[in-house]
Amino acid sequence: MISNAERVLEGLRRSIISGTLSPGARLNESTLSKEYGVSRVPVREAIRALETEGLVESKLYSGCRVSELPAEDAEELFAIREVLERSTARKAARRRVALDSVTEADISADSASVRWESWTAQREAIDGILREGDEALAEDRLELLPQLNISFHNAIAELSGSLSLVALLRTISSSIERLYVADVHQRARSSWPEHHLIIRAIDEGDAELAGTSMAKHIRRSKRSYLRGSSSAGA
Amino acid sequence: MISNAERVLEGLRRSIISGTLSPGARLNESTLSKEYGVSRVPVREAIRALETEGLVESKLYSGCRVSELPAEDAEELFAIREVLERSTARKAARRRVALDSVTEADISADSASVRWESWTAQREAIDGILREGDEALAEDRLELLPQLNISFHNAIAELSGSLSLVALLRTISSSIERLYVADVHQRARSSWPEHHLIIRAIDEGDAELAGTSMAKHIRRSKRSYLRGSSSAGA
DNA sequence: ATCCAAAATATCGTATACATTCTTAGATGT
DNA sequence: ACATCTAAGAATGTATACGATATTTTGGAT
Repeated sequence: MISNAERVLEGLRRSIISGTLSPGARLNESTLSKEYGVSRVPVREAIRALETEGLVESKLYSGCRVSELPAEDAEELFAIREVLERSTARKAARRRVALDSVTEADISADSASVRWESWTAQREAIDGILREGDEALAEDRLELLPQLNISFHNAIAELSGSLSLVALLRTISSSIERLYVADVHQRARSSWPEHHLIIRAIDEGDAELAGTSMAKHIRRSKRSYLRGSSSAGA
Repeated sequence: MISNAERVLEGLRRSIISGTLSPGARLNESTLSKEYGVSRVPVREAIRALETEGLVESKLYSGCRVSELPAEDAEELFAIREVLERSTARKAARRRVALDSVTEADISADSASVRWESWTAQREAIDGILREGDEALAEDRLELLPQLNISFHNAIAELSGSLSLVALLRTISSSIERLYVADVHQRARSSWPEHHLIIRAIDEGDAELAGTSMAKHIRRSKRSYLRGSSSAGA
């Protein structure tokens, strides 16, 4: 169960990332309330979250606008994301090892078993994402991949168990996804299979391999984006 | 002029960073409303923002708790911050150069002059921060420096003109500041003067020097924290 | 015709009131 | 005594109503 505020948040985030809401577009609270069939309160909460993510700017008594595309920041954003996601992958792998030893030691301990439950649930969720992505790829339904891609990387971050890293990834992903939403479809075909390498390294508890696999993955993504935008002139 | 929501947000953020609100502490909306003398709506907005920053966790119909300290993530967070702030410093210096050439070319252009106004205003704000910090240092009022430190780094990010980088810095600063709020006082004495080097490089438009100065600054900060926490056992 | 000023409007910020859900204390039965 | 179930209370989620501010429009003066 999720709240109306979250529903509105996710809807608006997708609209901004996909470009349905262009940079500079104004967000009218009353209009959005009617569109989503909710009152203004959850709309305002969603806008506050978007503001913290850097997707919109708001001025007191003057409403709220979609922020400009961070086109000039592509290099920097990818560099930061590489460091960040190397960390999440490494931590996820390390946590896998740690849970293993704990479980062997004392299964009875309450907190330990709870952690294990949480791990397996999140781990299974990733399998679901990978399966969906594989199917989408096989059936050539590439339009499904961008969202699945975000879900995968976010799931790895959650697997790391670090709320701070999850928050950072959400913020930076929002910005980066806006940049290459256009050519992400074609890129997805070649990049999606790399996800399997990353999750395998995590399963094996190989923190270094998990980290370097993720970093390579991000660097390829960056090169693909920079190549596409330069040829497209954007 | 700032809204009540922002006032509450800043207040709660400071309380969490300073440890007045300990990890696991529950945030009761009604109580906070009375404390800050506002209604529940702005309180809820502030909580949403804190959630996006990763400082609190909230569950539907079950309220909201201060998140755990990201002690294990110190290494990762500093690594990310180093890359991030190297970027903000470099971009700030580059923007300085760009504005210079624009101003020489055509002062009359409206957008250009507006940008210049914005730059000088932000730039002067930094001088104010530096002056306050210098005074606090001279008068040995070290308790003022943590907040000034955050303000300085945030101001540099705003000088870079990139909303995405500002958002990222805010998120990561919140996490990092929580970690070494304790020994930040003694560290501030040695680290504060380094700020002058960074802003000088930006003024001279030397992007590389600005970037490396900032990166060094962050690395020193990291070493100081890691040394302090290991000796203190926290 | 252009520019300035003041009123009207639209939009945001806030407060109050209601609905839904979780939590907890107490009762009850075994 | 312990566990379980139930019901009252508290807290969150949401909707509506009101007040404050910015923006726009309109009228008049230069």
